[in-house]
Amino acid sequence: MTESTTKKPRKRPGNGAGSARRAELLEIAARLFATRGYSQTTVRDIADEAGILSGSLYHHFSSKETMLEEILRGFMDGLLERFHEIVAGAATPREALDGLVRYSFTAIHEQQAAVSLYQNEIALLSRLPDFDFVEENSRRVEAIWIAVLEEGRRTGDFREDLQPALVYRFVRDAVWSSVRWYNPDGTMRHDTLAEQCLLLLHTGLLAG
Amino acid sequence: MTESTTKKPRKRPGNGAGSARRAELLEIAARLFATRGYSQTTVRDIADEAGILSGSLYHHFSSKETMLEEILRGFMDGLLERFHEIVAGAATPREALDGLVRYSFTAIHEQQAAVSLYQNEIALLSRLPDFDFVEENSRRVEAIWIAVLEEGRRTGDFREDLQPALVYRFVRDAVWSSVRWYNPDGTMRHDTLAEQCLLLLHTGLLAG
Amino acid sequence: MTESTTKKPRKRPGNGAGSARRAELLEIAARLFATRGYSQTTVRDIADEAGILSGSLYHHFSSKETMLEEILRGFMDGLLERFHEIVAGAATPREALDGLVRYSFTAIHEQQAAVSLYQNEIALLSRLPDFDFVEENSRRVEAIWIAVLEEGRRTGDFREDLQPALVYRFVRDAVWSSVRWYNPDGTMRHDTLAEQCLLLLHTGLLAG
Amino acid sequence: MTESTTKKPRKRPGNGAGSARRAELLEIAARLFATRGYSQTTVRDIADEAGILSGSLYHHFSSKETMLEEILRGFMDGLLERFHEIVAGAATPREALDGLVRYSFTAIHEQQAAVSLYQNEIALLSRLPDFDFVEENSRRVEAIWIAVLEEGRRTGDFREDLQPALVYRFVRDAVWSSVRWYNPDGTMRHDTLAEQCLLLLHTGLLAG
DNA sequence: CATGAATGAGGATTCATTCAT
DNA sequence: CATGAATGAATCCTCATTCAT
Repeated sequence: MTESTTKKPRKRPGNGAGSARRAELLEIAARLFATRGYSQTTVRDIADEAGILSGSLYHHFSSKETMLEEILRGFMDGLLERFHEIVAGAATPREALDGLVRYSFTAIHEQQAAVSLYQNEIALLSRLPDFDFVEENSRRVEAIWIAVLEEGRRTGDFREDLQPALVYRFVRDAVWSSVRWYNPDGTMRHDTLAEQCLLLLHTGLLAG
Repeated sequence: MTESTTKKPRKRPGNGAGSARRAELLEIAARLFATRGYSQTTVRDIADEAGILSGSLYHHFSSKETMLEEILRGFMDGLLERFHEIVAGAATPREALDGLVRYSFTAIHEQQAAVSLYQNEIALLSRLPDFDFVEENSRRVEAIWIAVLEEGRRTGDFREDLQPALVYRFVRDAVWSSVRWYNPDGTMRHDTLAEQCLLLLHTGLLAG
Repeated sequence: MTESTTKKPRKRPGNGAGSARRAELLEIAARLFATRGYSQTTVRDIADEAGILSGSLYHHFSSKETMLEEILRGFMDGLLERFHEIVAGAATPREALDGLVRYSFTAIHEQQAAVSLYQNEIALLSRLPDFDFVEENSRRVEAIWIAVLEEGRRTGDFREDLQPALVYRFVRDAVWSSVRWYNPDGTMRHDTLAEQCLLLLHTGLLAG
Repeated sequence: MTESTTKKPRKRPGNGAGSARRAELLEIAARLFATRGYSQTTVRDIADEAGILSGSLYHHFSSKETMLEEILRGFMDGLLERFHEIVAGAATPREALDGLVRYSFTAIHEQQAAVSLYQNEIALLSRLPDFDFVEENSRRVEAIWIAVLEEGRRTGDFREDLQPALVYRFVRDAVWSSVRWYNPDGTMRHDTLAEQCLLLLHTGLLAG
């Protein structure tokens, strides 16, 4: 129903998201998109990995773009929801902020492909129609973080000489960019990462 | 710099790097690469913008990849050199670090296209031969920053419970990612950005 | 009628031609073929309209082409038979011709889809094997009309300076082409059409 | 400038219609479109016939559809203009009508491919955007003919009991449909065809 | 320096058809 | 009877690149 083309609002089978095959294919696609980049990944790459012919993918998805959309939508909706819960369950702005940061690293750990995708393809996404939801979602996430930062400034938890909008951007980029170098199977654990990040964020690099 | 690929042992005319047309074309290419992404930019896009036919580009450059290489090499060589100077001229690790951060924002301001390119196309670049220089250069930059961070830890300027490798990555990503949202013509000036960044980096977000 | 193609020596279930579902499907197919053109109509279009999956169509018909064939054969056999009756029951060539024309408009009214199909897809049909019957049938129809026209010339009913073969073609095309613009549900009735056509055919456009 | 897609209003080279190669290719395309039908003709068919690769066609035309458009536009514009001249130069409605009919057969003779295309692909065309000009042009042609027919009725040259709109359609279809069976290289000449057609149109089939 | 014509290797997508369940 | 997953071939189109002029 979100199809905006005038031609064929014909839905593909198995759109109920219940198809196991569908989920498998999406996972493969997410991994490849994340690794090679969306436009460097061909539908044949995906199909090959799935052991089928490229044309057969179109039994499940109406286009390559649709796959990307579905992956991102799933990730972003979940993220937003979780962020809401975290903030709602936090007693103080500081607790809220820490929760947001910690969960971000968890998301990077657990959904590396989707995070990578989001991190790397924003430029592309902003030019695609049907992807307004990405920007919309980003705006909501930003609103959550900035609300926390401003609340903390009001309560005196956070410093007054730092602009929330800038802090948000610096923190966001520092945190999410780690998806590019973090290795889920390496020795550096994601919670260690979170703690180091929080240490730096809380009291800075300077000693004493 | 000899061509290492097996493909094109072909000479290009007027490659004295002094050609004004060449510089113009590179600038156009850099801007387009940065805006649309390298693989989303066609040689025709570049040629169109330059007012010539796509085939004519090959009078100046032997391939699209060559253009990318030249843009990046120019940027990275300059950056590395500047970083060296900054560290060499700094009295303390803290002064060095601040200088590195400040200059990074200056570079973002002055060479937005090249920075964007570097920021967005690393994934692609790592798979291309002929682009080892990028990784090599990145390694050297990293070495400079980490040396500063470690020195600061030794001198007691910087805290001991933060791992230099991680601090480097967090700071690097926070700083360079700003190229994605920084507007050189906007009201927010790049030196303001640098100061806010340093404020946060030095003593953190928490009040008191 | 045995299948003459080398392709599919395959039996289809419930082909007794009596199946109600079959008739339904054929009607849908005829309508779509007529509206969008045979090659612009996909088996999925037909299946969609019928509320089943495209693969399921193959329970009823061995191919898309088979559907076309069946539709056309039904129409053309009926038409030829009716033309025979009309001529046989006519007292004079003129009466025969008028009957042929009138019935043609009736057929257009009642079997618009099949007539459209025949009218629009002849070019395609002539290249398909298994569709010789169309040309064969066309030849027989032509023979009937031309016999009437020649007989009329002999009896002095029709003018001598008009070549029957040409008159047949002009009349045929004028009559059958009306399927493209005739609207069965509009205010212009098919018998009015027939009378106007006959008026023009009989004594021409010039006054007095 | 007529491109309605939002993507690339980039014009192809040689749009000046002056390219000889372009004209050659259009002629080949017209012939194939007319013979096999537009959608049955592949770009490779055209390229093969031209002795180039299919992709090379896109150096000259931005799409298969564009080729069709150009062919039709050229034909229809010329036709309309000629029709205007004919009517303007005719002393009486009858003379005008005869001129229109005669020229139509000439057009069929000289531009068989374009006429065929127009005759056979109207159904398709009406669904394509960018092809409104076809309907627009058809409306104008119809207006010309009907004006002549009505004028003739007023002057008493033509009968009063025939509706101009219907006469137009019958004549139009009888005339233009002949493109399907007329052979420019055969023994039946196009002017003979015109005379026979006019004979029938003027005073009808009935003797005396 | 630039044009204009062409190459050739893909790339996404469509679609009739098959077949196990 | 119908589903749902898949095939395989074809289709339109893109794009970096070459090269004679």
